[in-house]
Amino acid sequence: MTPPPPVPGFKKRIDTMEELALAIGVSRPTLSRYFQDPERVSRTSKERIRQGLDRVEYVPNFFATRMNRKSTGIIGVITPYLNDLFFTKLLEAIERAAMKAGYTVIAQCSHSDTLIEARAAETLMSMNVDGALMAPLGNQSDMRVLERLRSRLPFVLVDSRPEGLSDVDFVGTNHVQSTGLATEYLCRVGPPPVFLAMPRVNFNAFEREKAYIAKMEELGHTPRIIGTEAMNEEWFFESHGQAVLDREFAAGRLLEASVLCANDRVAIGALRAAASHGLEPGAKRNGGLRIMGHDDYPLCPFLVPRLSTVEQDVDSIGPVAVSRLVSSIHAQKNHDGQFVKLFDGTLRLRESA
Amino acid sequence: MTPPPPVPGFKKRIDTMEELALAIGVSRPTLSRYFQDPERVSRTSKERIRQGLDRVEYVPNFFATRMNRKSTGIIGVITPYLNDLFFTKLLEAIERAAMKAGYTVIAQCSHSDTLIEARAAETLMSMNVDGALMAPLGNQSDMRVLERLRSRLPFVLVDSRPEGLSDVDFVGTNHVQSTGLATEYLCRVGPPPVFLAMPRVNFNAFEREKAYIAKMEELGHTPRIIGTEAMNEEWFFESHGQAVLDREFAAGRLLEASVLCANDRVAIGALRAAASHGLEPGAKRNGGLRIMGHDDYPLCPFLVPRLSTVEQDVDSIGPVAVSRLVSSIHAQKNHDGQFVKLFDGTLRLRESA
DNA sequence: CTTATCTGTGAACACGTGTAAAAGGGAGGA
DNA sequence: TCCTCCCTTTTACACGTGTTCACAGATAAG
Repeated sequence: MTPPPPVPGFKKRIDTMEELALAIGVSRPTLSRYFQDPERVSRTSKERIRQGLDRVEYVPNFFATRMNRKSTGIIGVITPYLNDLFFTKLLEAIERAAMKAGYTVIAQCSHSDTLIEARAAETLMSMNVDGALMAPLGNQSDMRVLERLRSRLPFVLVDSRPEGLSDVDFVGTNHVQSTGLATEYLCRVGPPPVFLAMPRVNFNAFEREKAYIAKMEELGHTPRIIGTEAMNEEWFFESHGQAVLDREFAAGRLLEASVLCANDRVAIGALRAAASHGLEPGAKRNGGLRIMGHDDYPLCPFLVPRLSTVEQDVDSIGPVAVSRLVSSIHAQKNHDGQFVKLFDGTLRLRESA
Repeated sequence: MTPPPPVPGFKKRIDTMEELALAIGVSRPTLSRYFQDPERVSRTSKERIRQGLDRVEYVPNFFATRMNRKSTGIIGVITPYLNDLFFTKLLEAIERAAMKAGYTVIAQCSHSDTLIEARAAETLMSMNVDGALMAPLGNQSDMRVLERLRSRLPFVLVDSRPEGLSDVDFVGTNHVQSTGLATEYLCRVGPPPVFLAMPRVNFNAFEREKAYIAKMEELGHTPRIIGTEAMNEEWFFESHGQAVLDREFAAGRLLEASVLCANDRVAIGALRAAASHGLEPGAKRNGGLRIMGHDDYPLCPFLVPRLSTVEQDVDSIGPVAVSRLVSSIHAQKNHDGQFVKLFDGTLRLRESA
């Protein structure tokens, strides 16, 4: 039997490096070196391999390659939630930075479920990732899982930080500063703001509340927080904000107040409630309803009215977290001290306040 | 030297199954069987292993386990973009369905970059995933990459489907129906709608345009499409919608028109433009500006005004795609025919139209 | 009590690649 | 011509777990 004629565009599929070595005419270890760094083989071999790879289809086995390397070149990332543009923005920044640093990213999502978060951590550990980044669920998170990650591999927390955990690297926003900034601004341009809390899904919720209270007292005002009762502890931020303000407005309260929302998604609900009651936040320069958010959600500039907010510096938080993680990886032995970097927020003033 | 006393909560770390076997007192293959399915070992061994695992910390090596199994139990998912709640919703539905089916999901994001998409495909193939789901970038996608995936493993396209590719399974929305539905509705309640196109990043953009034209002609109206000129081919949908309508309104055009937007994000920009010109879409029942979207973006009910739209049945698309993929995986040999499932859209009427 | 049957076990091999150490090969100098 | 040195390639072993198959032990049937 004659072999079938070579079909243009159809390459012979080769499954193992061994076969490939046979087909090309170099030894397998030479191929192995070539795939890790083409410069590690001689000029002639390099050319020969390159031509050979043009004629066949071969994909190295990810598992086999990573199993024996001292370093897998993988960074694991655990995110609490997908349906939130803040986290997707953060994840994107992280992935870009990690790619630039030469790492493969394995992203896992907790889907706001403690067990899934724990399983994700387990998966990352079983993959021998070089390091892990994690934005935790919050008080729902199993602290033993975090502790386990921390003790096993280079580990950096992002966005939100549990209190009980000691000695964990953390990169996030300085909520005292950011929330303080917003509070101060609102005090300057109108009546002292009310704080519309968010479901207490993570520690940022508490931190922002505390920061608001501190700044208010510093300025000699009495803080007032709404939206804490009957909280569902779920991630339905918009409907939460809407429901709370709906109640207030319907009772004729807060019609001319300044409302500082714990985050932009809560604020979107707040804007909605205002519109439903015929109110135009921020429209009147002197007095009148003001609504402000926190995070600078990508949609803020397109809302009606445009939402004033405090921007979290996600484009710094992601890369810096990655950079710390990478240096932690290279340090081999556990890093000396705890690394904590808090980025300031920036006022984004638009129409709503 | 005496061994250190056992610290409560501190478990001895064991790295390989071999050591674990030694520590527990059963053979390694028995452990291997236990981890795959505890029922495959005798009752006595099961109990012994369970107690042993309580005393030590052991995580099986992901790579080693997957390398030798005939099936890796992994489903790969490639998504074009993260900062879009439509895709995150789809991804979440897919992950949930895959988890329920007992698969591990490895999600990769193209970050709207052809090369990254190709690399993601390469990664999935090198991991010997049992199957792959992909929402392609669109006309930017490298068709050879898709073709390669299709010929190598069970493969199902989701959301958007290239034309050139034959015989690929696909699960998505019936845009002829969904866009037709919106067009028809708008024709019924007001003047025949103008179609505000979206940047032509994928094939749905064309499909919806064509569907709009077809329905308009069927109803005896002349179609009119705006927003096609000077398209940046990028994913800045909101600013695109805003810019296009800004121009129109500023020139005094379309002030009382019905505008069907190619998707909700474009519509959000359109709503913003309307507000900037003092227009209230959908407010007047008889005549007046109407704006409608497509997809049912999670924020639609909270926008001002609440955005009327057509819902894509993401909660069916994701699971059905997974289910087809899984049956494809079990079928071993390539499936007989091409599987195409298109879900109808549902009208979500709110305030804007 | 013997024999047939079944069930769970473990020794041995397999998977596809990384890597250290040994072997090879060519150039340059004596 | 021979030797040495340096760079490249190859040989051989390692990685951690899946899987096969012969075997021992238990159980049931006669």
